[in-house]
Amino acid sequence: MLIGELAQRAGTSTRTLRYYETHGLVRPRRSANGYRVYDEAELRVVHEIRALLAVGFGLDDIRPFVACLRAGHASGDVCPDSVAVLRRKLAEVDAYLDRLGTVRRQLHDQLAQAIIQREEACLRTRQRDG
Amino acid sequence: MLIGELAQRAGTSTRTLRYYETHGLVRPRRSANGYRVYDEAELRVVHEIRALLAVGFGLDDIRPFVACLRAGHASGDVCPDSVAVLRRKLAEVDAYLDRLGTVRRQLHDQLAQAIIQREEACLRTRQRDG
DNA sequence: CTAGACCTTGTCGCCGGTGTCAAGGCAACG
DNA sequence: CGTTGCCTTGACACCGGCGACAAGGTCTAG
Repeated sequence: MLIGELAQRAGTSTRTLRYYETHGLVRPRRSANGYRVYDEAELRVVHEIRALLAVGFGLDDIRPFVACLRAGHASGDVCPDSVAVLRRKLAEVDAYLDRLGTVRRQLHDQLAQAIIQREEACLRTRQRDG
Repeated sequence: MLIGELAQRAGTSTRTLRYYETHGLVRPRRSANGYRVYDEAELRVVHEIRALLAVGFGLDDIRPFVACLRAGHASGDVCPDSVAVLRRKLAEVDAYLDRLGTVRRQLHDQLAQAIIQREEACLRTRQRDG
């Protein structure tokens, strides 16, 4: 399988696949003419990469999962390094949820306060003019 | 007040103040020698900018708040444009909280599943090896 | 032989808010 | 007059995951 076919089958671009390769996530062989040649297993790998990216992982975080798949495991999640990353990411997400919740509360209060002030100003105007 | 003093008093850098200026958020006069001259009110403006940035607003979102302060209001929040931005941002945050909650659940499940599989594998190994 | 559809490497651009450095003008003090 | 310390504009660097383009090699069909 050449790079174009893999890209199409994985729903991504050749540029992206080459980018993954420079970051050590995908490892094609080379044919005599220098073309990248991928075997079927790489499709699985690319899907794993895309799924994790979609969840908010960075390429560096993803490396262990790919290694786990390459080691022959049915899921990229089961190896110790993958589990460690999952734990860390979960903690990061929790922390971010906290911050975002705080922000939400502040925005909500700020908005409520602004509206109250607008209403008061409106009332004062009516009292004065009417 | 020159740019260095404002930067120090606002707890930021001159570079940052000039950047805000290029984006229309801060408007110093110029002295005869071309130096930027800020009056006291700009300190307030810069604080508003920083507070909103800290909450996750972009510079473009902040413009209405600054305009509101400049229009003489005690708070940058009370003008219609500001309120509109606050509403939009609140909605954005809510949407992001949703997504992040989904991600959290997925990560949690993925992690739990991985750990289960590891335990099963461990048990099988023990059974086999005695 | 040629057109066209693949492939290769290399490089620049984006987004946003800043750090940082360069090269030069101005002010104040000794 | 020189040093110090402020100011000016301008421009590059960063991060991350690509998009987009250039200049060229390769393979196949007509």
